Amino acid sequence: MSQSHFDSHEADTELPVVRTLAERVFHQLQRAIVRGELPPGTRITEPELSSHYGISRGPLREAMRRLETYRLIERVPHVGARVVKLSMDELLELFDVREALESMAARLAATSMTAEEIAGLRGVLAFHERQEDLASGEAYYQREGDLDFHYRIVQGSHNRMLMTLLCDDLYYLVRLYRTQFSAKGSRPQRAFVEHHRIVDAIEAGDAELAELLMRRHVSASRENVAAHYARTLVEEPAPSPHTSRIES
Amino acid sequence: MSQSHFDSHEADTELPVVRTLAERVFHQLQRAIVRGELPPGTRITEPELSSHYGISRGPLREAMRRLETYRLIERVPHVGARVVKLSMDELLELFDVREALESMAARLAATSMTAEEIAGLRGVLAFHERQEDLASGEAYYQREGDLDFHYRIVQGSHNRMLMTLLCDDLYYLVRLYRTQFSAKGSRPQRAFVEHHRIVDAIEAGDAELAELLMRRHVSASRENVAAHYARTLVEEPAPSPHTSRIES
DNA sequence: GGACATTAAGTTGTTAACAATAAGAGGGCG
DNA sequence: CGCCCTCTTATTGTTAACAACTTAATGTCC
Repeated sequence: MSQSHFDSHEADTELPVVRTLAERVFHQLQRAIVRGELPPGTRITEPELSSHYGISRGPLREAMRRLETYRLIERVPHVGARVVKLSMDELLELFDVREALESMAARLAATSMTAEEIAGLRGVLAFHERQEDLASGEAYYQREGDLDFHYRIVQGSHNRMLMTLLCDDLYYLVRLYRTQFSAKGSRPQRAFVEHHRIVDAIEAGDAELAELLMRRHVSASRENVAAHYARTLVEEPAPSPHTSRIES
Repeated sequence: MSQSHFDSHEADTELPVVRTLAERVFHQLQRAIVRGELPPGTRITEPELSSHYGISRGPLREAMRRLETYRLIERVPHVGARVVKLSMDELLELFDVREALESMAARLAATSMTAEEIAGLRGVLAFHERQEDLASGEAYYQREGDLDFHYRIVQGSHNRMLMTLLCDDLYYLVRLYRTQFSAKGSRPQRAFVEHHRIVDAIEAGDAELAELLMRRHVSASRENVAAHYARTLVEEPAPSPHTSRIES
C-alpha cells in the first residue's frame, strides 16, 4: 500500500515484490490503462489478454477483478469488460469526494503529523520550487509532484482507512483522468502558494485552518478544470471525442 | 448498487438477481460475516468453503476477492484469508471518513434532492417516530432505520462516486462493526431530533447548514461510541476479547 | 421489404487436476 | 536442553478442458 504511489517512478518491469502471476499482470494492465495504451472504452477479452501476457485465464480473471475494484475497468456478467470511459461529470464528482476526504486528511494531519513527516513535506515543496525555476511550464512533473504533496498529507493523517481510500482506491482514477483529459495547462504558481499555506497551518497545528485551506485548494482545482472544460466546449462544439465511444 | 441496502430486509435465499455462482456465494458469505456467523478472525480455507457451498474453488475465489474489496476479509498471498478483525481505533477512523463523506453528501443533497426524495426522507422520519412510540428501546430497528436515513441522503446527493463509496464500500463495514461491538444502547432521541433538523436544512436548500448539522451528527455519534467504549474498558479491564484473537 | 426465429461462433462461467509455496512436526546436532 | 534442519502435509496458485450464456448473422415467413 505504502509504495503504490512510487511505482510510477520506477522502471518498466522492475515491480517491487510480486508474489503471484495475477499481481504481476494486474500491475502491467494498470500501467497500460493509466498510460492510455488501452484507450477508454476498449473491450477487454480474456483469451486475447491471457495469450498476450502468456498466462492462463485464471490469474487474468483475478487481475481483472482487482482492476474492477480500482474502477479502471467495468464488467458485466456473461458479457465482458471494458476500460472505464470517464465523463466530465464523473471527474467533477471525484473532485467533490476528494474535497471531503482530503480536507479531513489535512485536519487530522495538523494534529498527527510527526516532525519528520512535516520535514519531508517541506522537502517536497522545496523540490517543487527548484522544478519551478528550471521549467515553469513542465506541467506533467508539476502535476506528479502535486500528487506527491497530497499523498504525503494523507499519509500524515495516520488514518488507515483514509489512506486506503485516497491512495489506493482513488489515486489511479485521478491519474487516469489526467491522461484521458490531458489536462496539462493548470495553475501551478497559485497551487504552489496554496501548498505552502497548507503546510504552514499543519506545522502550526491549526487543524481548522489546514482543513479550510485544503478544502479551498481542491475546490479551486475543481473550478479550474470545470472552467477549462467549458472553454474547450465553446471552441470545439463537436461532442464526439469524449462522450460517445462506448455507445457507438 | 441501488438495492444493496434493502438486501438485508429480504428472506434468506431469495436474493434479487444472481447471474453467477460467484455472486450467490458472495452474498451468502457476506450475510454470514455481517451477522456474526463467521466470527472475526476466523480462518477461511478454500477447500472447506467450496465443499460447504457445493461449488468449486474458482467461483469461490472470485467471491472471496470481492469480499476483500469490501474489507470483510483479509488475504495474504500463499497464506490464506481470515474474517476481518476490527479494532476500536479503526472504528473511530471509519467515523472520521463518514463525517467527511456524509457531510459532503448532505451539502450536495440540499441543492440536488428532488421533492419526491425529500418526501421519502420525511416518510422515513415519520416511520421512526411510530417505531419510537411502539418500542423506544428497540435499538436494533432504530439503528437499521438510522442507516436507512443516511442511505437516502447519500442517494440524494446524486453523486455516483459518493454513493458507491458510502453505500457499497463502507456500508457493510458499518453493519459489521455494529454486530462485532454489539453497540446497541445509543442515543435514539437525540439522534432523532438531529435527523429532523438535517432534513429541514435540506428542504430549505441551505447547503452549508445541512453540511454542518450532518458533520455534528456523525461526530456526536462517534463521541458517543468512544465514550461508551471507554466506559466498558473501565468496568472490564481485561483487554482480551477484542484485541488479541488473531495473534494467538 | 421487414420482423422474427434459428443457429452458429465466440466469450464468459465453471470444474477438476496439477504445481508451487508455506507452515508445522519430527528428528538430528550442538 | 535448545536450536536448526528436513520432510511432510495441507493450502494456495495455476492450468486446461468443459459447459452455459450472449450476441450477431443467417434464413424464413408474413
